[in-house]
Amino acid sequence: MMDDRGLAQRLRATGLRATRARLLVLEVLQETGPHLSADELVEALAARGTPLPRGSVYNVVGALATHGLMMVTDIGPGRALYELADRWHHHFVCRTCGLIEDVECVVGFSPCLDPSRVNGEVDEAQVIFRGICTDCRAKFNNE
Amino acid sequence: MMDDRGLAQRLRATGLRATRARLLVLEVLQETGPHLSADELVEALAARGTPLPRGSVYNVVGALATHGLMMVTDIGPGRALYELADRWHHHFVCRTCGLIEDVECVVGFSPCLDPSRVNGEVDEAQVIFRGICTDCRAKFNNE
DNA sequence: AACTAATTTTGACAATATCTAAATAAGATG
DNA sequence: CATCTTATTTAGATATTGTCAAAATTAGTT
Repeated sequence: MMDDRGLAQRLRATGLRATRARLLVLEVLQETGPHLSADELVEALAARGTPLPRGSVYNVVGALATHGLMMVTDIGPGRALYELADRWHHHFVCRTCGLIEDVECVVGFSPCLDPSRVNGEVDEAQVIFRGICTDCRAKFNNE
Repeated sequence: MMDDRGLAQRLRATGLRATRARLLVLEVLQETGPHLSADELVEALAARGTPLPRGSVYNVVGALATHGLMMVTDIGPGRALYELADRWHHHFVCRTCGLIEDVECVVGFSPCLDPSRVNGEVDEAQVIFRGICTDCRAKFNNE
């Protein structure tokens, strides 16, 4: 947990201005934990008494992601996850119920995989594991 | 390259009816190669003289993906890639220009990665490599 | 040739993300 | 601390992507 002063410093360290909107987004992400969609982020901000317009949220997450303070994970058509870029990790998605679970990265830093031959420089390897969660499996077996 | 007869057999083998729409989508994917978005698929079909409505395309790719004949890859917010499920592979995405490149999977079958501890059964591990392609790197260096 | 269930089609709709221009605020400077 | 410059936010319109329900059609079967 970082206070506003620390967050502001981190922002400036990456060349970004420490604006109210950015601090609010970082605070909410710290408080609520991982796995927020853009809309959940908007709702969480509102529920907290510090609302931000949707457009601003996209603005902020875009800037923060570009500067390495946040990670954006795509877990399926039209679903993006926004989270703090603290521990590098991956995700498991249940095909049946949509459950999303963090998966620890055995390497722990990025890029954690080294691709064979790529026409460029890789700085990140994001893995999505898909399958069926234990709950859905159990329900399925009982039918 | 498979002809219609072969494609139809593959469809029936998975329990799907061999319909015109499905054959058309499979044909286009064979002809154009990898990396088609849903809209590109629609355009390619139209350009070919065998148009299909958007809704049908989503219908078809959904069914084909569910039955393992196609793969759907999410490479960023609101961008999904539809391709034939022949060789299991991954993707490299350039953060700067959006270039997408296939990355051979060293394992070659799915799931190619075995996550530590997941609350379910994993049947697929999809990797997205991000970074900067050689072209963008070169441009950047010249400025 | 007729039948049945799967599939396609259409069109409306929902969800997600982007863009532009005007308003505002952050950080620098004197 | 007042001013200035520029990054950033904001609001609203708009684009993009994907989903849904009901009617029409078609594949495969008898």
